Amino acid sequence: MSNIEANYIAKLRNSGLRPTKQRIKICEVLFNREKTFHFSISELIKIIQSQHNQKISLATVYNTVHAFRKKGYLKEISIGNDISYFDTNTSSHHHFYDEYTRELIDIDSQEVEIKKTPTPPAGKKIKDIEVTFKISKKF
Amino acid sequence: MSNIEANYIAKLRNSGLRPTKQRIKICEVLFNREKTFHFSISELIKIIQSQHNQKISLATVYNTVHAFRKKGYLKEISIGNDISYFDTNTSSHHHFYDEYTRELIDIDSQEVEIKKTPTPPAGKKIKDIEVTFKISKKF
DNA sequence: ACATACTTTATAATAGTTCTAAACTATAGT
DNA sequence: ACTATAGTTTAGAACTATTATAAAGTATGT
Ligand SMILES: [Mn+2]
Ligand SMILES: [Mn+2]
Ligand SMILES: [Zn+2]
Ligand SMILES: [Zn+2]
Repeated sequence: MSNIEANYIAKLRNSGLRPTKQRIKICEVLFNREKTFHFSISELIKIIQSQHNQKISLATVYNTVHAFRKKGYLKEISIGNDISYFDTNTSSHHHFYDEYTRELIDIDSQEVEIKKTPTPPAGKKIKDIEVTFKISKKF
Repeated sequence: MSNIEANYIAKLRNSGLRPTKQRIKICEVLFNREKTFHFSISELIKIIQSQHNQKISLATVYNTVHAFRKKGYLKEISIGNDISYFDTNTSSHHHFYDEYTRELIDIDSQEVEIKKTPTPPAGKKIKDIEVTFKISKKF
């Protein structure tokens, strides 16, 4: 057993999730990365099947992603209105988004400064600010 | 025939869309308003049926909304990842969004100022900036 | 090893949306 | 006004993402 794997097992146990081989594999795919990972369920399944030559059932992938989201290890992203996207960066942050390629890229908080924020409607308060910079190919 | 109706007929014709009674009715529901209207297809159908006591088939409502979007009279909004929302404000603008009530409210451009914008990835340019101010009930 | 609660899985169900094809209708040409 | 035609509406089927079901499998405490 690798060090990385042992680490995921410990983290899963600490979260009250049994470290099954499916969950450990999904941890490796999702969290063993340099950069933030943005993905859809179908993309995740493709990676597991092609790169890791393992088959995890559709229901389990959904169950696991939702379990990780509930535990705060994944954030669901509201981009596009057809399929769900998830983000391994669970902090409040901004994105570049290419509508054509449907690619999301994280932006460092310090790269964006909002000078003026609007007054929220009566009885409501601002909980979070998310900026999407829509990008496209330069010609 | 009312003045308003005649106006929609002219606009539909100018857009190359035949002014059917279904399209005229949908125009009235969508565009005969003081404020920007944010809606889902099912909300739109409910309004047509309850407030106007008219039945327009589901397929026609979808067809019409998409036709209007293609002509630039509606904008599709990427909020939530389950159902599609549309916006009668087709300009680039920012929103308040209450995740709990799923309510969208437009923000005047002058109410938001972005001081610092990030450098886009190589080969890409920023096409649009959209800020979502997530709001919730104040306690 | 055993009991048990948790997990995985194939499959069915659900929900939003799009497709299909037949009936209907607006419109241009006569 | 009549007709031909292309555009439109419609009910229902098909499709796709997601969630529910329930039976088989597995991790874990004793
Ligand atoms: Mn959908
Ligand atoms: Mn969906
Ligand atoms: Zn992100
Ligand atoms: Zn708006």
